[in-house]
Amino acid sequence: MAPMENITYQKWLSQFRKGYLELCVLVALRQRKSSYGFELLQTFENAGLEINEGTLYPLLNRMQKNGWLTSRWETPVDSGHPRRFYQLSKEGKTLMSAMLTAYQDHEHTLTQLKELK
Amino acid sequence: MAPMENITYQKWLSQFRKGYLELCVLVALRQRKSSYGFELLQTFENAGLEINEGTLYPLLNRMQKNGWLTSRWETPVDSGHPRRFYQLSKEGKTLMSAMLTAYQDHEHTLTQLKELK
DNA sequence: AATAATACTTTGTAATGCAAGGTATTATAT
DNA sequence: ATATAATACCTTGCATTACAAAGTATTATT
Repeated sequence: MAPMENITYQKWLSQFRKGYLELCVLVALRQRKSSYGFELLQTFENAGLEINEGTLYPLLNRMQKNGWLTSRWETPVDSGHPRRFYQLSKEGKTLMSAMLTAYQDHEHTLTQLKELK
Repeated sequence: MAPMENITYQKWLSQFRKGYLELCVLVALRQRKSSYGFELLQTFENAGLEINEGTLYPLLNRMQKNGWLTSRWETPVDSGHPRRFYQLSKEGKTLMSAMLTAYQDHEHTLTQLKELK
């Protein structure tokens, strides 16, 4: 059985991404200062994370609605399709720190479990 | 703002546990060979992971239904409340390996994102 | 003129963590 | 002897999110 082709594994993977994707967006925006959906999709893909458009765009909207991000429309200098650029808000930065801590806690828990006797 | 008290953070944390809890159960059962719900709750708590009863018991049922676990009822030797003991199935072991790989992939992706320029 | 690429949006479905409440048995304290 | 706590498991309903699929609009390429 090749796990990657297993439906049950794919479903689990979808669930496993919940919450994780928000953290990825926050970290990417911390590094980039500012970015937009399409660029983030490519950034994630380069980092080994392929996610669906229909996942990212609603995610960005939710995160803004929650006050973690701010956004503004911007048209490329020469011409080109307008882009919605997102930035971290103060709350977004605070939350990102908490999330990174939670991430480390999870790592720590898993390590503990692996060492169970 | 203390993140732990923030509702928006708590909600995120619930989402973040999705998928992760399955991996924890699989790893704990790999180490323990055999265990039951109530004991797993304590094991997780000792490992720094507090989860709700109403989360774990349905989770164990689902995992068995999916064929990842097998179970049998057992009553303590002296007397005591009967317990449903769970064990990893062959499929469960295979899937656990795939999940651990996915976990590492996520770690790797996050590291990449943290190093973005 | 047609196609591809860029860029974002919307809708419906499946899945899961959690709170809250419930059942039953055994052990402990009064 | 009685009440309480601890052990052990189960069920229901809710809120949330990843995804597939389909859609809109603009710009670039063939």
